[in-house]
Amino acid sequence: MDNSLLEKQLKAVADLNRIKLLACLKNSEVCVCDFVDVLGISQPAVSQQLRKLKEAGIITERKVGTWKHYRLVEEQTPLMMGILEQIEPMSTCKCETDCTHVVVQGNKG
Amino acid sequence: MDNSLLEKQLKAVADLNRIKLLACLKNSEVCVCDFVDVLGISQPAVSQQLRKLKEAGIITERKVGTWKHYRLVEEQTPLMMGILEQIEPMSTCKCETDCTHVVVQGNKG
DNA sequence: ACTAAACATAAGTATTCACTTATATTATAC
DNA sequence: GTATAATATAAGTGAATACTTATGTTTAGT
Repeated sequence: MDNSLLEKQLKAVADLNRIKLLACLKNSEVCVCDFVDVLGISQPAVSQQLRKLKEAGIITERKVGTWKHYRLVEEQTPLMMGILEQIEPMSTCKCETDCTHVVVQGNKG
Repeated sequence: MDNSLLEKQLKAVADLNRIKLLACLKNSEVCVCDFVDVLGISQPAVSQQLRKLKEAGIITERKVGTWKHYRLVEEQTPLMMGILEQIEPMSTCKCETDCTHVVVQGNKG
């Protein structure tokens, strides 16, 4: 892995709010509205953070009506696999209970 | 590993110049003057970057006369071990040839 | 078509960050 | 003790960053 690419991915995760996003995503798909609650920042702020993770190739999205579900991409780089392993999962994200829409599991290809 | 501690270490390595420092340090001990050459930034800038890595517990130092040799700490966190593995080593750092002082190997205990 | 909800984008702002130059510290050489 | 060399610290500056509020876009419901 090129060191510049490495920097890009490291920058993407070197932020506590984005680490929390990933901590939530370790469990399941989560939608934007949940993150607003968990992080205590505004909805646009969440959207911007999610975009950064997406641009780094770490997460991907799926549209469900007016909602947008985010999840980890299946194919992570070795770097990201190692980092994700070290992130403590957060169960505070509860897409199932807060939103009225159902989380579809089985995004494994 | 606590997510705040995780953030601290990730922030410490999420910078191309500091990645290059680590890339050099994968090979051997390196002194400040070498880094100035390799990074093409001023000596104070190098010192400041090295301090960040030191404060994150990633590198340590050793005084040799007026020089200061930096090296990776032996006990890295699992996180850092994974990251260091992904950093491409740089042979551009040549403490042995540029400086007039000898690199002492065997910092393993 | 109109309204409301969920999210994205735009614009503005305060903070953080990484450099610079200038100066202080520490150790060697004379 | 004085000068020089290697490094650290201090102070200042421009760029990047992460939030805010305001507005645009898309979809669902009526």
